[in-house]
Amino acid sequence: MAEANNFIEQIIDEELESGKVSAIMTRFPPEPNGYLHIGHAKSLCLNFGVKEKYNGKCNLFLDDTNPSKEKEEFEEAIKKDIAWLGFSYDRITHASDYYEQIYNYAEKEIELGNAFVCDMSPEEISLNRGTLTEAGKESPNRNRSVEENLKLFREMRAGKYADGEKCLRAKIDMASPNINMRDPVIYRILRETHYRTGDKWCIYPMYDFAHPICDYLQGVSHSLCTLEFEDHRPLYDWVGITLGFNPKPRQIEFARLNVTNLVMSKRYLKKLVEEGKVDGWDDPRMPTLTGIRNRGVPAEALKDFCARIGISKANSEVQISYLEACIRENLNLNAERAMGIKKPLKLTITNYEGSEEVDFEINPNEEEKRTRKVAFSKNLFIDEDDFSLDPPPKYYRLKKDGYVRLKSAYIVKCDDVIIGEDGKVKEVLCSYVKESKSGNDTSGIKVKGVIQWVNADTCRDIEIRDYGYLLKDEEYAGQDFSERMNENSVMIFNGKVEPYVFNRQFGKPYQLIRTGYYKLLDVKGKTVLSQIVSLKDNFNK
RNA sequence: AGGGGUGUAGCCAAGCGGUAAGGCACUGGAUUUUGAUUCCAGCAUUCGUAGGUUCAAAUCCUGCCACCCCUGCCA
Repeated sequence: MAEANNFIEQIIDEELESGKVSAIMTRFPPEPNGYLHIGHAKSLCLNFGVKEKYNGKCNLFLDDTNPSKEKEEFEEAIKKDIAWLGFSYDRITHASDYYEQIYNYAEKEIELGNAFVCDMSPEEISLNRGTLTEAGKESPNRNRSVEENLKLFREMRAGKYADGEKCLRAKIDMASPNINMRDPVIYRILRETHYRTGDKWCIYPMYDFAHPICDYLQGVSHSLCTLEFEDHRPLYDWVGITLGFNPKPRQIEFARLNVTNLVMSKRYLKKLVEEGKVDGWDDPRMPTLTGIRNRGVPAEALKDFCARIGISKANSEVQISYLEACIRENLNLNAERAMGIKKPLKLTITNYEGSEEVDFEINPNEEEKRTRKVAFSKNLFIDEDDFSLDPPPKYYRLKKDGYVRLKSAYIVKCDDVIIGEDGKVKEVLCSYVKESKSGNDTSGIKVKGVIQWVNADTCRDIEIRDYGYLLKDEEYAGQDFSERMNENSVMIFNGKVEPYVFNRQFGKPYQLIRTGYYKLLDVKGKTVLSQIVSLKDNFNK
């Protein structure tokens, strides 16, 4: 057996060794009330990771016990996102698939004297729950007979009472220091149409009661959830013990994922979508899985990220640079390259006539290197930032009387500069070194700088949007995120749509591999090409 | 305040009584037709803190401190 990847696998290893468990099964349990985000990816990787490691099982379990929040749309989106990540579950299950059985278990609890129908209103229950330091007060209905409880509970199911008029409570301990154990409500009356069961039910089990039952019924051995459920574990166990589950699933908690500056709360994401601040749940700026996919982030990169940050119980916040590093690493290995410039500056090669095609390497990392033909002529554009009239020390790019290589083509020397009326450089006049052609350079000239270029005769304009993330800061609550969008800029590409990936900052290294972060639009006529391009995607087009 | 948790570098995170893995970030240097990549080197005498046990403590014990979660008929 391979070494445990985290403390959960360590626990499982021990249980396996002691014979406490034999078959391993997990479940990924989202509530279908929103789209999955990066945080869910961590849970997905954990649950499916355990399944794969122990040759076990893992279901997709939709926790739909609150019909007022849940929708078919979300369930479908969840399935798509999981498919994108490449995980395959053994079964799709829903809490609603087990409503009848959960109901029967509730009756069993009543018969066992472990549950009672309470007549108090939600407000009264809250008032009598006590505080963190004081015990709560017992409900006057706490000692009803089994027969009466059974009758009342059946009447609840039959629709005899209004919403909130009665509820079923577990009879545990109103003096427990753990507030979750102070006779928690386990069934409530709720007249709400459920997206799967319609109006069949008017009572619904609470998470705390339904979850351990559903886990047990599915054969889940380890129920992995986030830290905030630690206080619920005694209740989870109470249900399993009182109902005699054997083997009883074990709940283990781990820390949820936080990423610096990323808004990860479903509530805010939902608000952004509803208020039209973003184009939808799949807007590339959203930290949702569908959004991040639209950015061009490869699923493998996200999974790699999840594997690298690990699983622990310490509350933590991972720097976004870690996520970016995983994406960059993947893209660097797999993404196609292309040349492009953001701020066009005309460059004319005065001693070059005619045209030819040069070979451009598509991906320097691939074993069998492919190349793409790029038309070369005397009329080119280079980026404004690649030329300097007044170069700082160690400036490797083009300057007056300086040499530079046009990537995949020739070495050129800047002979002259045409200054426009505004005093800015309007055009650069160069001469090329004929023997320096890329691939068989016999010129003997060594240049430090290599710059990109596009052919002015064949290139086309493309508008590009550099998607930032939806950032949060210390006061992100209620903030207008639309101000956070990055500005558009014009990019010129060589011929076809060749998304490029760069983000050049003066004096800083090229950041060539930030591809997939751009949505290309056709400037002319504002036609949306509507492709969110990553170099990898482009490769397939 | 009662209960439940967590504290190892700027950020994640291994470690489980034998003398602090790894990654991100960062800093040097080499290679480079992307100032990228790649490569090589550096980066915690110390594990929240104060004591104790031990030949030996990040690991065991005790006290203290800090942070997170819990008073929905949400999950």
